[in-house]
Amino acid sequence: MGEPPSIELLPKQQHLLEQLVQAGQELSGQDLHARLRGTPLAMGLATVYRHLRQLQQRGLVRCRHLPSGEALFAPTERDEHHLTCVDCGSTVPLVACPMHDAHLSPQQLGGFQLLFHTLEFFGLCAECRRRQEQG
Amino acid sequence: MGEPPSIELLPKQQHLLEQLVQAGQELSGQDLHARLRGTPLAMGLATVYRHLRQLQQRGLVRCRHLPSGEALFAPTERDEHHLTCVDCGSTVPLVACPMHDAHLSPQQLGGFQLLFHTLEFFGLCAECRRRQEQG
DNA sequence: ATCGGAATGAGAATGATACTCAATGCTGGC
DNA sequence: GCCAGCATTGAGTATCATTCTCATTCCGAT
Repeated sequence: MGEPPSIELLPKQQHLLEQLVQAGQELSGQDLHARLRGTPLAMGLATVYRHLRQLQQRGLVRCRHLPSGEALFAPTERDEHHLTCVDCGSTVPLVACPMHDAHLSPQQLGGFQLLFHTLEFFGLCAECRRRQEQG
Repeated sequence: MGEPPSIELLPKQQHLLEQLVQAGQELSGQDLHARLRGTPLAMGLATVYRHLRQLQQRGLVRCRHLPSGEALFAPTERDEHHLTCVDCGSTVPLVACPMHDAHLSPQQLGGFQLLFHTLEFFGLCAECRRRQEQG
């Protein structure tokens, strides 16, 4: 159902993707750059971002933005989403994606080829709620 | 079911919220600032961002980030989400939110008080797909 | 070897957002 | 009325992630 895109991946792109998979958590561009420094496959910041964008355009990587503006990347194969506190910014992962079986109608898609989605919930965490009530 | 928060809104916060509602579309902080310039309720950029953040923390406004990094704001009362092309960045609104009746279990919430969510789909728009195949 | 295009990186540019701090506005107490 | 104290505001500046520039390096094909 589509040619394996890995054939077309550059070694550094492949490596970035592996890092994200192995990390088991979301990483920012800066994280990846720092994590690779000193290794044989180290690469400049510009290259990290370039490849992350390309991986995104192939649907292999998704990214979400924290309220701080920082972008976090994760492989799309990990269908994990988050709960983020609008006050302290802490985020906790959801164990299951509530969207996993919801689909868009062809009419809604209008010719779009779907690659991935991001679903984020925002609210107040227990701690910030307590602080607001008592503070 | 919760005290009306509008009582606590500052006039400028109220006005920003009204602008977002009346605009009928998402606006960036810069958009809002420009749109208000010259009017009796004009305000500085810093104030715009300050109030947008506070409106977000009250769950009255949601924001999403374009691939460009620009943040767009919309009132949460408008439960509208988008399809975004990872190539050209164009976005089209979805007529209905596929999440509108999906709920998170209390266990998943873990004390979070849910304020709003963002759900974004990413893929390739028809035009970019055509261009890639033929280009 | 040599050519040409793709890939790369160092550093600068960009641009949205956050911060600083002095000025202003407002409210309650007297 | 008037003042003290505090919240609100804005102009300018700082920050910082990301993108751009462009000269260099790498690599495959001839």
